Amino acid sequence: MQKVSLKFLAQELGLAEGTVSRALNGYSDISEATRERVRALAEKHNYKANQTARRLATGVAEAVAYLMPANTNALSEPFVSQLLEGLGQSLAKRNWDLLVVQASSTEEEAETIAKLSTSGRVSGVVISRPYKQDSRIELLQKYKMPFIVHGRSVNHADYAWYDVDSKTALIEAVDHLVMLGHSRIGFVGAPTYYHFAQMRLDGYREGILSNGLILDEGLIEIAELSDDAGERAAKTMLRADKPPSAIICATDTQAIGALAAIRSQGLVPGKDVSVIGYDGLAFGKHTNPPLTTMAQPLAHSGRQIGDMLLAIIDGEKPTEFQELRSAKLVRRMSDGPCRDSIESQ
Amino acid sequence: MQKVSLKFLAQELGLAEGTVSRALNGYSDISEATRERVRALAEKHNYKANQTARRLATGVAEAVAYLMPANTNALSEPFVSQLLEGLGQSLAKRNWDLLVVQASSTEEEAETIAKLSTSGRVSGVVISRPYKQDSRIELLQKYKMPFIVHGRSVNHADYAWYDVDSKTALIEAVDHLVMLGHSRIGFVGAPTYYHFAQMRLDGYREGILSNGLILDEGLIEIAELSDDAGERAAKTMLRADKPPSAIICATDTQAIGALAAIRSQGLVPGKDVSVIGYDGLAFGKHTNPPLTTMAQPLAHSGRQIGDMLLAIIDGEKPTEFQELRSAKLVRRMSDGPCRDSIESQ
DNA sequence: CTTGATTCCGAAAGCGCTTTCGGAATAGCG
DNA sequence: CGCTATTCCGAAAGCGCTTTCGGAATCAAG
Repeated sequence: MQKVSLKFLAQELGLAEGTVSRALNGYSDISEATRERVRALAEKHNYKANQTARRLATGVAEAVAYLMPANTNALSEPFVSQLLEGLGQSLAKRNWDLLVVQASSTEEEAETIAKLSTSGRVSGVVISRPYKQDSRIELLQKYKMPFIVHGRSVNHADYAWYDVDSKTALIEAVDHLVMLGHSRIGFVGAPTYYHFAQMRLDGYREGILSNGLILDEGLIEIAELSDDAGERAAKTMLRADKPPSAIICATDTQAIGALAAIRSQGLVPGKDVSVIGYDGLAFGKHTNPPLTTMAQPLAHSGRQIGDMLLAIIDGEKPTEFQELRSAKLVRRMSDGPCRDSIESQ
Repeated sequence: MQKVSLKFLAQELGLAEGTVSRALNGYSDISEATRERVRALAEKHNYKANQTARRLATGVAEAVAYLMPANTNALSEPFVSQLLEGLGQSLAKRNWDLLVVQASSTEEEAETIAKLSTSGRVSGVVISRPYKQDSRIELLQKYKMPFIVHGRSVNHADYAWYDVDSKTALIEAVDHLVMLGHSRIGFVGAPTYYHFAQMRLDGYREGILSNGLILDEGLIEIAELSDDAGERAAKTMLRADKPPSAIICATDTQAIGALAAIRSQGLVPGKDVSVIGYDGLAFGKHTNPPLTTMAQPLAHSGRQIGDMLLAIIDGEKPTEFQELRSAKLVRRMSDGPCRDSIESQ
């Protein structure tokens, strides 16, 4: 399988293995002449250093792992591929490997992290969607494994993260709806063990309050991260005595469900009831109606995160890499002026 | 970083390194007593063998790579994550790694494959969306690297693949539309350097012919794999002298675009013009209207492919692993009886 | 020419693990 | 009780690469 080795090249050239290695790796104690000779032969035989041996010798894994979120669902997965793509691009610059690992439960995740850390196969890790208290983060810290969190946990002072300011984004969403005349604004949230879910809920509440609206806890429903769950949540909200005229959802996936819920009540989303999602997923353009959403800057986040991780592995302080981006309102067709306020005039 | 090594355990136990290694790896020439002693200490210190060293010593990479499709687009990416998830599950059984690698051009892809093969960091590869003539396949064969193709190329006799019978699926789609009374059925295809695209086009033609319809090449548009491209293609088709009453698209992504095109003409998809997509993507449930589609059995394909690859790496003949699945028509709301045929009665 | 500084390369020691081989200790057998 | 067959473990040789160290050869300077 592995035919052309350093030894082979060395014999062929009448040089020592170490010399060939140094020539190829740009050491300065090799004459330009022999360096060229070595390069030529290596090129000719299409020599590529055996990564495994190189890693063992240098002690650096030259690989990082992405921990796939456990209960991922088909609709929100574009974000995984996007992230992977960016990460890969970043790592490719050094010719490092990108591993994807998954774990279906919290215990498995702990086990996985332990294995990754002690088996020395990666030099860094990135995790997504942290919980408010995230044991993965603690583990990673304990093992002194460089890592980046895509998101944040409650105590995010002493590690590196890349996050979007969900709280502010939700305030903006509320503001926008208020500007459109809405005063009864519902919120379909996500399970609050996710930190992002808590942030979005907080933002919702703050937005309501800062606009002088009354905070009706009956207008808040917590649902799982699926379209069906979003639909159920929106439905119960809509069936209440005083239903909302607008609903903000913690994720686009849930928002799509909400759209369906509204239609199933014989109402028109965007007309009778406004909906604003969160994520900016591409297929939001094609829902019925197209979904207005708080869009995250997904585009280059993967690359960004990769670069951050590399820097930390190189020894820079993790706390220097805490990047907070902001979401932008992307208006499509699911938001509109409040019907009730028009009628009541 | 890597604190507890085999050497450490050996010293601690008063045994030789080799003995400890054999004890841990289940060699039969170790007494049950010492095996237990070793296991206990390893457990206590949370020992995990250094993967890199193990790989170097055994000569097996214990990893496989997934080659990400180059020009992937945001909408169709759920399929990447799905595949990755299944692959990961399959590999996890052996504690192998899953690498994802990408290349943006054909040359880069060749380079990547060469590097993967000669640097010995993976024992197998899976590639997606092959072209009719796919140089990646030839390269992989040349390097004797075990691989699975997710899809097929034209000459698919002598390697392992996992594919869905697109041709038959398209015939079924045509049959279905004919049954609904349609006789002018358009086809938005994909670039035919993709083998799947050619198959779907062939299936379309065969379906048209076998139903005794006239094959109007003006009803065929080839478009890129994006929603926008699908929309443009559908639009030009709709603006023709005798527009189709139904459109089949080679991918769901394009079909979504077609839906938009139809609406933009003031027509109602599913009523005025039927649309059938291909893929069975989850978000098809939420388009306007929900998309009828030929659904691929994506669910466990990743795991299936992983198992196949593992078997081949174990030495089984690649040609024994050629699996052809079939797609199923999933009716949602974008197909319906032909309006024209009703009017003309 | 001698001497000290450079330039360039060979030799060798690992990296942490696996695996083969041989031999000491024990067991089984007549 | 002697002899062969087992059982169990230590020793050592790698896997293919990197990297340090020292020394031969070349150079410049006195």
